[in-house]
Amino acid sequence: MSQRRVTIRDVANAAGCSIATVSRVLNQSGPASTDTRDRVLATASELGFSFNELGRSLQSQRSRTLGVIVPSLSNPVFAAAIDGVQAEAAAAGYQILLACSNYDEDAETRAVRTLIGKQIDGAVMTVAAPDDSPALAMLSAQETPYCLMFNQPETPQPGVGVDNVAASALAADMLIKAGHRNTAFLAIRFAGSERARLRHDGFRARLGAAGCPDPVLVEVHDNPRDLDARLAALLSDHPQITALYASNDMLALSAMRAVRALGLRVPQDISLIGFDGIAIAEMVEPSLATIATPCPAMGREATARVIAAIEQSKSPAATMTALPFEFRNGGSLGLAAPKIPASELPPARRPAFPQTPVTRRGS
Amino acid sequence: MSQRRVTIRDVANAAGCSIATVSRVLNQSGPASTDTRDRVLATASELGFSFNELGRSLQSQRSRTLGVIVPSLSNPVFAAAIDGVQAEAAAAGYQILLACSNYDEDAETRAVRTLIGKQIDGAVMTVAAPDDSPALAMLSAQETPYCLMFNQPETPQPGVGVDNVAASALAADMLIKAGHRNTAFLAIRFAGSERARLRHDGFRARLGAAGCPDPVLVEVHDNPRDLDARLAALLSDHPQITALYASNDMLALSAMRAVRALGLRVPQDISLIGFDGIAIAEMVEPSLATIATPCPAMGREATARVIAAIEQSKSPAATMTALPFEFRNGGSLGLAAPKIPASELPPARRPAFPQTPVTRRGS
DNA sequence: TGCTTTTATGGAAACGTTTCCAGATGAGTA
DNA sequence: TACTCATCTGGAAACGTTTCCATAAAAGCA
Repeated sequence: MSQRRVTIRDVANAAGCSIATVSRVLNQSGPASTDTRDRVLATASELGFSFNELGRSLQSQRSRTLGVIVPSLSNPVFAAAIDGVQAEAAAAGYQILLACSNYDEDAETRAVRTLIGKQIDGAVMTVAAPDDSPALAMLSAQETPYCLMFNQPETPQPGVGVDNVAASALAADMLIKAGHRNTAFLAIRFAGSERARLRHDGFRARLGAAGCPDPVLVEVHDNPRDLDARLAALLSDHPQITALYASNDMLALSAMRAVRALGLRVPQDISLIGFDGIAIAEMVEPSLATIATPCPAMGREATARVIAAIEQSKSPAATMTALPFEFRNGGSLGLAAPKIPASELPPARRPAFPQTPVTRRGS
Repeated sequence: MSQRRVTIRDVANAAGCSIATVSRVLNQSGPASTDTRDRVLATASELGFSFNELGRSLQSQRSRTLGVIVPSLSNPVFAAAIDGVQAEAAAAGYQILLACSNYDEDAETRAVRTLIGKQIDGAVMTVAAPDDSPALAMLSAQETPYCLMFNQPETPQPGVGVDNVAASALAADMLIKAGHRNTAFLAIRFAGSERARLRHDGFRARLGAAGCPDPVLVEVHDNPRDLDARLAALLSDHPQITALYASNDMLALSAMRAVRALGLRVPQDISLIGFDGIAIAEMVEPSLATIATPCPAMGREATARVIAAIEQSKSPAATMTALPFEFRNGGSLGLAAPKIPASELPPARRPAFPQTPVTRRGS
């Protein structure tokens, strides 16, 4: 029934040589006569032998495994980043061990502990609080190289991300250009995410520099029902508000729905800008104006840095690689007042498909 | 510099006992005097000892690791399923090793080979062709338990999914109820996905039973530009078509955009039904009518079955667990002709938020 | 007290590898 | 022929565990 897996010893016996020889042949790590070489190769494939990487890793002190920890998989930004991590890792012959923290620092720490137990060679992760993270401390103590994604710590740490402050300044610029002055900043998990905070700060600073009032800060929690209520309150308390900047695209899309549920139109009544540049942002109507960031590249770059560190057996430089971002215009951003020509804004991303006049009943 | 990790032997030396004793104490797997017990526990935590799971797995022939292979991470259905897998696995003390096949069977096979090398205890996966999959054959040969997700093979195999034929019949029913007769089926990767084929078949069968003409089959490829062209051709070749059924939500959303790019309205000119029930389907305007399937539950259930099989050391039953699906109405489905009262359709999923009359300039 | 039984403990083998070292064989050179 | 020197090969230790087995000490019982 339960056939024992075939080991290097089985191959050695069948080929009539020692396991040392089999190892040398299969790894091409030492001399072997053409005769035994052929014999070993033949019996190995005949028996369907493949290495037990557990034994290998134990001996070589290298698991060729990377730990990946993200807050969640339901936000497409993390899925996209993992895609990048996965691709880069696979290309370099590494596998990835995935864990989700659900935005919970304890879960994060537990995950790191487990992954260290599994002897990961390195880690790529997005943490709740990069500046004071027990999880990162554990990795450092183990001298396991890691690289952050998305995070933007204050203390120098290895990471790949975007400059959230500058990106949000750009968002502010675009709103100001379109004539908006009274805005709100929509944040989710504001307390537990330095990104949301930095995006807020950058946004607020640029607005202030332009003489606009501070954005009203609206914190929502996971519950979308919560968002509807908050938005209703916001808009009746501050009827002068014409635009919302959301700390991420998922939230922006929820906001778009909520705004409509209030009987208002996007962008005629309320303009909307998101953050991240997820794919669906381009597919909705109106399309979502957003700060587009290269998520898969973030995963790839972070992974590349970790792997490089592993192979040179030193930890990655404690510096943040800032990836480029861009403002991607969309139909959700409208003019508050026709102060500047619309032509100064980048064109909305809509497929330039020839609008073939298809004849339809009733249209 | 590179401090050797602390092993059970270090603990034994520091505590003045043998490694066997340390193992027994730490695993609570044998007797120990309270005296040594305390001493071992103390030194272990003092030295910051934690097990090397590689050594453990090698010895116990159990890695407590599950392989997960999905076609892609950019489709939220797989991300959602992995979320379920991850949660269930973590709860049972298993880690997951993730790989993406990019809808490529060779990549799939390579991934399985690698994962087997890493001694996974089981696998949860969605494959390209479940009925003749080299990857699954390898797992069977190794007697590694696995369970499919989403797949609906013809041959009996362990799996968790939905009945795509029945689900698509339901979609057909809803369209028929709304007065549609002339439809098209939009498929992506039709050749490489038994799901798309089954959805088409179920849809077509039910339409036929109701005396409607066969749906026009439109195959698109990854390029969204392709979709625009196909749709334009479709609608001018078949001006009688009033509704589209897309083989998944992502495609349906692309179609919604494409339909609009053609200058047509959803649902007034073209109704649209998707498949999967991804979160953003509810957030777009109009919301997407779709066949909602429980993706995270699929991941959880498949994982639970694999883990159960592992712990009883037998392979999971070669049967498919069919999970419930439901039609989720949305604004993308309109009436083709007022033959039946709209009240017979389930209500569209829109937040029943009190439409507070917020006073706005110009609205 | 002398016996059996229980309770603690350590030695050593095993899991599947890699790699160091030493021995053996054969070819080349003096 | 005797020597060196590659080339090939196998034994054995090591990686970090668990667990079987044997031994030693303590406890129970007559």
